Parts: sequence; structure tokens; C-alpha cells
Amino acid sequence: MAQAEAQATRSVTGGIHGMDDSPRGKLLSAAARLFRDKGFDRTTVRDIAREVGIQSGSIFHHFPTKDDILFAVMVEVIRFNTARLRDACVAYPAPLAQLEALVRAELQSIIGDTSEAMSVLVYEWRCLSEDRQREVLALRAVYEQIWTDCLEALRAEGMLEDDAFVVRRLITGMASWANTWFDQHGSLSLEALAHIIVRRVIGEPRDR
Amino acid sequence: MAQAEAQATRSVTGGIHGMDDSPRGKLLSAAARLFRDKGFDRTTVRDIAREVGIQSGSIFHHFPTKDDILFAVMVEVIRFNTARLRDACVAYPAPLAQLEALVRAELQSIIGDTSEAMSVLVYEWRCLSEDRQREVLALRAVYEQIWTDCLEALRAEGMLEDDAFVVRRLITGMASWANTWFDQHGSLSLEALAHIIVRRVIGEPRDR
DNA sequence: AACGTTACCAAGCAAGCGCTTGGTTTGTAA
DNA sequence: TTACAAACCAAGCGCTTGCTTGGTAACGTT
Repeated sequence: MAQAEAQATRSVTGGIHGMDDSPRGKLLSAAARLFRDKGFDRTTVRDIAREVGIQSGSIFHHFPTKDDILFAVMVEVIRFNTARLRDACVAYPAPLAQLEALVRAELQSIIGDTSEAMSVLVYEWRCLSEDRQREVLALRAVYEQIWTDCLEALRAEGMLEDDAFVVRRLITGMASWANTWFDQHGSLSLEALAHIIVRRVIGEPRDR
Repeated sequence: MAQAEAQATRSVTGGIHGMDDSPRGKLLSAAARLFRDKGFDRTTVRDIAREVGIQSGSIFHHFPTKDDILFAVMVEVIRFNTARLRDACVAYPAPLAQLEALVRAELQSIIGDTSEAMSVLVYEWRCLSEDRQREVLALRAVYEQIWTDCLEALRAEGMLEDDAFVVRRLITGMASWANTWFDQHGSLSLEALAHIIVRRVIGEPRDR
């Protein structure tokens, strides 16, 4: 396993840049967990404040509005996981190995160290203003380009029949749904699940 | 295609029992669409009332609370789609054909006639009280049993290697995520997508 | 014609919400 | 010791929310 992967397995909220133990970082971590558990709308600024042990009004010394907290959570997590995806690409240049590395990386994002913030990204999408949806979408485009490049490389080698975009969306579905059922301490490991998913994409191992 | 499938393609909100043009049915249809578009919490009873052309207070002549509207939407859609799944089973008894019929039926639920209510079922799950989550879960167990039976039958015939529960969850992910990208009027048909998904499950056609 | 049920309106209440305000504490560096 | 910014508190404002209340119109049944 590459060092980037091993490192990312370490903590719970992950080493997301900007989610350190500064006041702002603690607010973001608490908010991410509350947003995942109760949803953005059902989480009050009083909830977040109570979680970090300050008064509700004091939050607005760190963030102008509640919406900005949600936005910050999403930007931080997407930046962090884009970097992780890029690391996986560098560590595994060969298309097939790269595919498996990307699947592992995405699973790590969704059910591993950044699972809370990732759930927020998926489920609280509508709570963002349209302007900010566009901003996050732009960041997501960078993330998706890495996937597209990998899948097109596989197609060029004749290892993928179906349309790359459709396949990518099937992978997204399988991976992101895993956050509803995967048990971190269960009998199925993240690596085993990644392997199962990869086999769904490229079929039975032929030329390995 | 079996008659049940062709019939289900007809309307937009579907022929869901209890979503007719009675006052209650019109409220449920409007609520389902609003809940999907804005989320349960961001949808006010005033929004729903405006949609059907009555005063906000009049809603509570038909439903005791706002939560009851959400619950009703979910129960109606899950009952309707369980019936559709069962119809598919009856129409296609052979395991492989049945698998494809089940995938088609589930896609029809998610991106076809009941897509609005299905989105609500997936995305507004947390807005239900725990008691009612249990009730809906019980209905969902019936739905899932149909899937399990089919996949176990495939395993018994040696057409499925991996664990049936894991495979079912991968299918759920691929299918439910389709509601975020599938274009009803695009070049990829529902049947074609179903076929692609089926091939992800049982691999290349060998003994057909 | 009288009745009862269903469907609705107009008005508003109590609670909770995001956020503001003016002032106080805490840490850091000159 | 003084100076200053960052971090926070206590109180509460204005608005929206789900829901209640008391009453009215429409309509089928006897």
C-alpha cells in the first residue's frame, strides 16, 4: 500500500487541512458530524455551539453564516480527497492497478477517515445556494477528471467495453451507497470490497 | 415486456394507490415533489398548501401532522413498488430472466414513474421518527426478501460467486444513484442500463 | 326541508430559528 | 505595564415555523 493510503487510515475525521484543533477546525468537525447525523436543517447553531462548548452567538465570530459552515465542510473534504486520488494515480501508473487504487481511495473517503464530511457532501447538497453548488461542482469536476482519465486508459487497452461515463456512475453508486451498510469492523474488509467492485467493472481477471 | 411493466411506464407520479385525485392524493403528490426538490425540512406546510390551492391550516384536516405526510408518501411508494417487484417475479420465473426483470422494475421505480417519492424515501429517511423508521424498515424487508430469493437462486445455479447480500447492496447503489444522472429522454434507455447492470452482476453471457 | 359529513377559510399563537449587539476575558508581544 | 487582537459571553430581536381555533360553504342522504 502506498504511504498516502496508510496515512489516511489513521484518524477519524482525517487529517483534513482546516479541520485541525483550532477553534475553526473543531467547529467544522463538530458540524460535519452533526450534519451527517441530523441533517443540515435539523442541526441548529446552538447544537454546534454546545458540541464545542461555547455560546451559540460565538459561532459567528468564526463564520459569517451557518451556510458558510456547510460550504467549508464540503470544500475541505473535496480538496482533501482529490489530493488522495491524485496520490493514488502517481503511486499506481498502470491502468488496471490504478483503477483498483482509485476504488480503494474512494472507499476510504466514503467509509473511512472522511466518511462524515462525505455523507454531508452527498446528502446535504441541496442545502447549498446555487452559486456555491456551482463552486463545489467545479471542484468536483477536477476529481472526476482523474476518474475519466483512468477509465479511458482502460478502454484504450480494450479492458472496458461500456461507456466510461456510465461505468463511472455505476462505480459512484456502488461506492457511495456503501456508507449506508459497510461495517468498518465487519468481516468484509475495505480492500476486499474494492476488489469485488473492480471485478464488476473489468470482469473476470484474464490478462493479469 | 410483461403487462405490469408497460402499464407502469404510463404516468408521472404513477398509479400509486392513495395518490389519486382525491384531496389527500393531491396533497401527497404535491408533497412528494416538493420534498424531493427542496427536502422535507425546507418544505413548509404553506408550500404544500399553495401547491394544491388551499390554506395552510386546511392541510391538518387531512393529516394530523406534517410528519404524517412524509410517512404516508413513503408507505405508499414502498407498497406500490413491492407489488411491482412481485409482478416481475411472477412474469419471469427463471432466475436469470428474473434478475433482469427485477433490475428493470427497480430502475422503473427510481427513475421512472415513482421517482419523486423514491427520492424522498432515500434522502429524507432521517426526517422520520425512529418508530416510523422501524415501520418502513419492516415494509422494506419484504421488498428485499424478493431480491434475496432471486440472488440466492442464481447462486444455487452457480451463476453468482460473491455473497448475495453484498451483491444486492451493489445493485442498490448502482440503481439508486441513477436518479442523479439518468436522463429519461437521453440516448441510453432504461432497458439498456438494466442490461449493463445485469452484466456487472453475473458477468459476460456464457450459458445463455 | 333538515341533517350530517367533508372540505375548507381567516386569524393567530407559541416555540424555535439564525443572527446581532455591546461588552468582557484571554493570550501574546512590545 | 501597556496595548491590542482574537475568542467568547449574555441577552435578545425579528422572523418563520407547525399547528390550533372557531366558524362557514358545499353536497349527498333521508
